[in-house]
Amino acid sequence: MLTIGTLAKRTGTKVQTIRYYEQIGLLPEPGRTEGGQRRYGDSDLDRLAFIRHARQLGFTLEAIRELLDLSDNPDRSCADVDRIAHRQLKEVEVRITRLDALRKELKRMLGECSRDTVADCRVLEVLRDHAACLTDHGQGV
Amino acid sequence: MLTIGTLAKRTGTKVQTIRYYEQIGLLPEPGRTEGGQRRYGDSDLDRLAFIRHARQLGFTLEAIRELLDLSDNPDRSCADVDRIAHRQLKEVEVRITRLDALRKELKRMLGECSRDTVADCRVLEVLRDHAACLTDHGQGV
DNA sequence: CTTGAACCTCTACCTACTGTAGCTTGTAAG
DNA sequence: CTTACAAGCTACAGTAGGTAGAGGTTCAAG
Ligand SMILES: [Zn+2]
Ligand SMILES: [Zn+2]
Ligand SMILES: [Zn+2]
Ligand SMILES: [Zn+2]
Repeated sequence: MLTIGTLAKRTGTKVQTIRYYEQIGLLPEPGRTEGGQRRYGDSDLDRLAFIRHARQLGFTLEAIRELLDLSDNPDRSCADVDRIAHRQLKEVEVRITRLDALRKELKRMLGECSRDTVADCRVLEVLRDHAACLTDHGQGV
Repeated sequence: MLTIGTLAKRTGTKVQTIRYYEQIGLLPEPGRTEGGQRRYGDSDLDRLAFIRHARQLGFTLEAIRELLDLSDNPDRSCADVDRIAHRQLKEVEVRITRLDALRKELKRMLGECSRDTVADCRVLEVLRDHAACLTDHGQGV
């Protein structure tokens, strides 16, 4: 039986985060001591490790919830699992594409600045006028 | 004189977002009609366009606040402006590096899956155990 | 003068946590 | 057995950067 602090250390999670996962139903309510403190078993450790690892790979908590549900049906086809992972891959690729456009534009405007006064700063000029941009950075980041 | 709706349309911003920027002090409080409706001038249009463009390039609102302050002192050296832009470039590069590691790992685990049952799904196996990862995806995304 | 789109304020909500205040429990040493 | 204190508990607030809705008012065209 593990205390919440031990579970936190073993999984590299903050104690509050564990309680938060319980609150949103991502971790089951654990047993309690007489005094009301949480006590965890190995299955909780596995589940939390899964969640943290999936988070590190960028999955949202909603996606993780789906993955955990699917993981409970070992006999089913893994098509849904792969679909979720594929969607995640696509999202990552989209973000990379967008960030790469930003990187290019930032590099370019920094390269063009002659490091003189604010009045002549090329960086500010570009920020003032998207027409001075070569990149098409649609919405958000 | 522009209404908030017109200003929103001209800059591709939501009306609520404009009021939000005012609330956090990023846009000055505009004049009002007798009835209390906001009316904007061209300087507001320029300032908001600047903010939105900088946001599209990934600058935080705090960075934008600094840039706007600097922009008000045309005679000063632009070193600070360039430092902010440079910091932004670095952050973008870090994020790209991290996302690229995620992309590789997601691609790899999807490539290794034999698309059979959930019990054998390689994607889930990797998620369960970071040792099965080739990538070192430290903290967060 | 009437209608209705656009405006107003205020509040709550989103993700994925993190931090704080004020109190209680568990455990090890003396 | 008592005491000290780390670690636990709940509840609430806050982060970035907005977005959505309720319920009420104003502006401008017809
Ligand atoms: Zn410059
Ligand atoms: Zn641009
Ligand atoms: Zn699979
Ligand atoms: Zn891993």
